Amino acid sequence: MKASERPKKRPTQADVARLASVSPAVVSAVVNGRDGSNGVRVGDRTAARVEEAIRQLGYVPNVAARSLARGRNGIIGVFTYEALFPMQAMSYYHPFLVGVEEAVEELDCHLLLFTGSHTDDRRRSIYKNGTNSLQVADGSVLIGQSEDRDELAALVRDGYPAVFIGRRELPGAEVSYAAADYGTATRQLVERISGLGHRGIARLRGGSNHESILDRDAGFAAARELLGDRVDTTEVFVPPRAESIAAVVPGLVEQGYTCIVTDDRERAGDVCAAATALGLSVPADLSVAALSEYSYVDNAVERWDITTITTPGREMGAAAVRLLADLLDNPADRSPRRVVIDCGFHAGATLTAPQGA
Amino acid sequence: MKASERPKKRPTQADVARLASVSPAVVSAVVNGRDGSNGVRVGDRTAARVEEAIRQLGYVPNVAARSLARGRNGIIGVFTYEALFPMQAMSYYHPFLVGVEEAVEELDCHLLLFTGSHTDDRRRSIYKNGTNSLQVADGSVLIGQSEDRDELAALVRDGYPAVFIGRRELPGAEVSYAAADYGTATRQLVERISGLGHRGIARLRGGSNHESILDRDAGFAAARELLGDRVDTTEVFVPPRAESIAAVVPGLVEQGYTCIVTDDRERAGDVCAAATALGLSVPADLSVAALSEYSYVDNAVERWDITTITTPGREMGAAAVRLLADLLDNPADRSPRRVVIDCGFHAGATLTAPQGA
DNA sequence: GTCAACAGATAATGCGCAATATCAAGGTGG
DNA sequence: CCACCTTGATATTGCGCATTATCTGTTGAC
Repeated sequence: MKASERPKKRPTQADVARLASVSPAVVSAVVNGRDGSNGVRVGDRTAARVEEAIRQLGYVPNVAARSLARGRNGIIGVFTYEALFPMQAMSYYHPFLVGVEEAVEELDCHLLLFTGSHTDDRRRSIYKNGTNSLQVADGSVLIGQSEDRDELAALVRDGYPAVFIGRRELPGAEVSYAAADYGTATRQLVERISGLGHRGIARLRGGSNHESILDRDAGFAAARELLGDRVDTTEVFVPPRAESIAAVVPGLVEQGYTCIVTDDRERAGDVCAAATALGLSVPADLSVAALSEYSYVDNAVERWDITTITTPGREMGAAAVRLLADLLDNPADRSPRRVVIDCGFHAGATLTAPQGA
Repeated sequence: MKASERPKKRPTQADVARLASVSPAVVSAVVNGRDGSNGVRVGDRTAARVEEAIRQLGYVPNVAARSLARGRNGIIGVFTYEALFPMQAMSYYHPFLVGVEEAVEELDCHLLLFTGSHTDDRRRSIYKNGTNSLQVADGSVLIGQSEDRDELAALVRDGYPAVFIGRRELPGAEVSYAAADYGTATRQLVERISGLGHRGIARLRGGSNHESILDRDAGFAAARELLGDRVDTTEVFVPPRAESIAAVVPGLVEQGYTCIVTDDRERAGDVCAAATALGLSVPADLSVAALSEYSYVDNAVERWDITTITTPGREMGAAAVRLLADLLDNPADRSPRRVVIDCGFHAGATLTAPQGA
């Protein structure tokens, strides 16, 4: 780079040192709190002189140099496989981001979004050109749905400080995460349904094997165990499409199931629609509840005020950042950090006691 | 840091060089495409050997070191004075962010959100402890409403590469920005209203002196000039509160104004409400249009489908980033970069021809 | 056969900072 | 009055990389 191209080099510690007539080490000490924790001690008078010089020059530490020298730079990353801000994605990511921003702000760190981490075919990827592009940040929070599990496993195995939002189990890697307690929430929901007097509860389950669904499986199983044969519970595997759902609802109703539980709010809406089509009214004739508030097509489902478990998104985001901070502050402890947070509940208007009760 | 704490040092170029029995410079050349653009040339055989060594060691470049050596770090910042992910979803910022993310992704850069830039009293500020905290990024896009103009002026004067979203005029500083052409949009809207047959058009103007409002002033003035005395146009200064607006609407109607134009959608809603209260129907008896789609209380206004100018938010965000990129790539050219983008128009349902026409 | 040109590599420097080792005084106790 | 500690500072090194200058052997031209 020619001198003419270099418009104005940012001032460095050396510049400050020169102006204040001290050694660079003193400047460094002043910048990073001169508590003498490092070998260098600085008197009050000199410190003041240095600070004045800093102010005068507008000196600001160079992050790259700093992180090279001490290995941290005060930047926390957020990685998602999809673009963060578009409308559809925003609705999903938003609650998490609120929590993440909140916690990161508290840590006095900055937040880095890995928009540049895509391979040549425009797909986002952690390993860009074979290099871990997340390295820019001290550590990262990982959010996402459509993910590349191999990449994630490699990331964690490499020892990169990462915390997932949502439970993840990866082969050969001890993952840290902030998850929602869908298991307990599911069990409690089923118990609540049973407590209302329902004696036939059917769960429609999609084909996903995501951890969050497995958690609900476990919760449902726990509820069945608890309720024993006092309540007839069943699980039906149904593709997550309106037609498929409409196809199974009549049979379930006929068999005496008075409450149908679905994986998410959208499917619950499908059930409501199917029930309505049968001339049944919800919740008078059939109760409906969802195990997730998430809905892909946002407003289509709004006319039903579905009873549903809610995800503590903000809390999860904040918790993930705090776990990450712990991970960074105590690198000696290599154990995964995990937090499981209670879900919320939206009472809604699709669950009541069954007609007979 | 004790050896026990250092979990696993990552392999460096030096390690690779040793394993492949070459000099570090060769490794560097191989890693960054050995097109000989730098002085170092590497033969095919050695290159293959080096690549094998890289693979074997799982070498990954250290970003900090790299950006220290090259002087840029591929990070573009976004600074806002308020939290970016506020609880009330889909904030003011959202459309801009969509565009910013899009353009940044195209540049292959990362996006940094300055969450850590707050002073001790928790207010966000560019100059934290008197030093420009934006320096972390190569350059930044600035979005915001409640801003500290002195800070902004200082920032630009310091030569920090920054691009505003929205027009800004700062004392003593040549500001780069990506703005919306509210002036033209306003003129065209008034012409359209006149074209529909309205002969009395009143504009309710709040007290703001923000550039975006001044642009609308200019547009309205241009329209008045154009229309001459064929149309009775007037401007009424009214505090942006529902009561104040309700107080002036009856008089305007009585004076024969058949269309009322407001600064934003929310105020337009207030006008609609006031008109309805008078027993008038919108738009049959009174047309209403807004010069900005923005609305503070989001859903309260939704029952009126207000005719309004729309802000090309996504385009502005993307344009701002591209201007910034130009600023960074051509630091020699110190002139401000500016782009003005056409507004959109939402036809809505509150504007028709006046009854008499 | 001599010199130039070039391919293919190495050596060395610096980016900006933190940390470590080192050093000069002034103060205290014996 | 000398050994010793404390305070307040400096000199130096190295983090991992890109880059520049430098060096060596091999061709090719004349």
